Amino acid sequence: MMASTPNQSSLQRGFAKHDHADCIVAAMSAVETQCADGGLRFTPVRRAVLEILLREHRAMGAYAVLEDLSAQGFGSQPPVVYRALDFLVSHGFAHKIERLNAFIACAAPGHDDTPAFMICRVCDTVAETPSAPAREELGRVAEASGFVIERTVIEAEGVCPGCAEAAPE
Amino acid sequence: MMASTPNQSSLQRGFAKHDHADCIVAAMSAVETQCADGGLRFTPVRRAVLEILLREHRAMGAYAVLEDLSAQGFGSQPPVVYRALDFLVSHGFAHKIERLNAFIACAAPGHDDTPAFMICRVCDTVAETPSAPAREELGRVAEASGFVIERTVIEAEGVCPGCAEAAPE
DNA sequence: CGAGTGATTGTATAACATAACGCAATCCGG
DNA sequence: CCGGATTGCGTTATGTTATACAATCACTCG
Repeated sequence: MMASTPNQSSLQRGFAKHDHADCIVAAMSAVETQCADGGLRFTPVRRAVLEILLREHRAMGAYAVLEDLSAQGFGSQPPVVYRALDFLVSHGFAHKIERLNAFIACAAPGHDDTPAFMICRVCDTVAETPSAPAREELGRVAEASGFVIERTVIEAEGVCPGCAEAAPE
Repeated sequence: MMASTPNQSSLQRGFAKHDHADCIVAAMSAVETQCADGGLRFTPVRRAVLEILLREHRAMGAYAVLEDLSAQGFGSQPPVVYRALDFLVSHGFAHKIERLNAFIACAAPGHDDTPAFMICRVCDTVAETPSAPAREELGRVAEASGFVIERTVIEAEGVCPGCAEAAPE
């Protein structure tokens, strides 16, 4: 049967299709604004890397990004891309998917610095979802043992709706 | 002899000290039993790798394990250790800490195949903790979007009780 | 015995990541 | 505008993590 929630398109952070050109423009401008406000230098390399990640809209290895980047005339050595990725990740404009050793543009800059991710093992699509509830649960356990949590990685691996339909186990 | 120990140790899964020799023996024998029951081949290499992980009692890179392993006269090439680690991880006898690209022996074989971890960034100690509650929360969100979760990585990074006390920020 | 299965090993290479250096652009107080 | 401080960029080199591929060994089942 149909799923219950036909939800808002512009905030879509799941696996549904969306207007891609629009989502790129929106994300770029959101990041631009945040950089301006925060006195951060949104340099050409950083901008290019973010654009690459947004355009692909999936987790990319650093070297895949680098390939694109150098094709655009930027430096072609690993440190170039790693520095840009560090900048983007540390300011919440992109995320590192630890499970894949790969990077993805943030789907909603400014909303949640450390979301949870759902990774489709078939098509490698990665969807972002709020992680606050799960983090709270974990925080309770940690607190009891005296552990101070600074950051939590939450990554679910499985099969996305599209792939489950296409190739039912 | 010193063999007699308060049994606080056998259930310890946090940061507290414990009887290490006892915990190694207990874990090895638990794994041995499970392999026998399940028809799994607990070969010398696999046994040696698990022993190394248990002895160190912290997350180790594959190449650190390999060094120990080859010092014991086993093969000294990466695939040797990766195969053994794959076996241990896939059967729940060890875990991969994605955040560190490192491996650690399971603290409670048979109890929870995919626990959550608390990683101390100061001393690199890793504690295992049940993750069921947090996974449930996430499962609810995933279900709503049609994503089928097969495995969830939950890794909290922070400061353990011991280190927080030693160097309070 | 002989075929099949699964483990072990080794070679080679792929993929991911950082150290260290010097130059260039940018920022900022004077 | 000038000059120093800071930050980013490009490059060389290297370190670390992981897998593809193929040959060999050992055990089991028919």
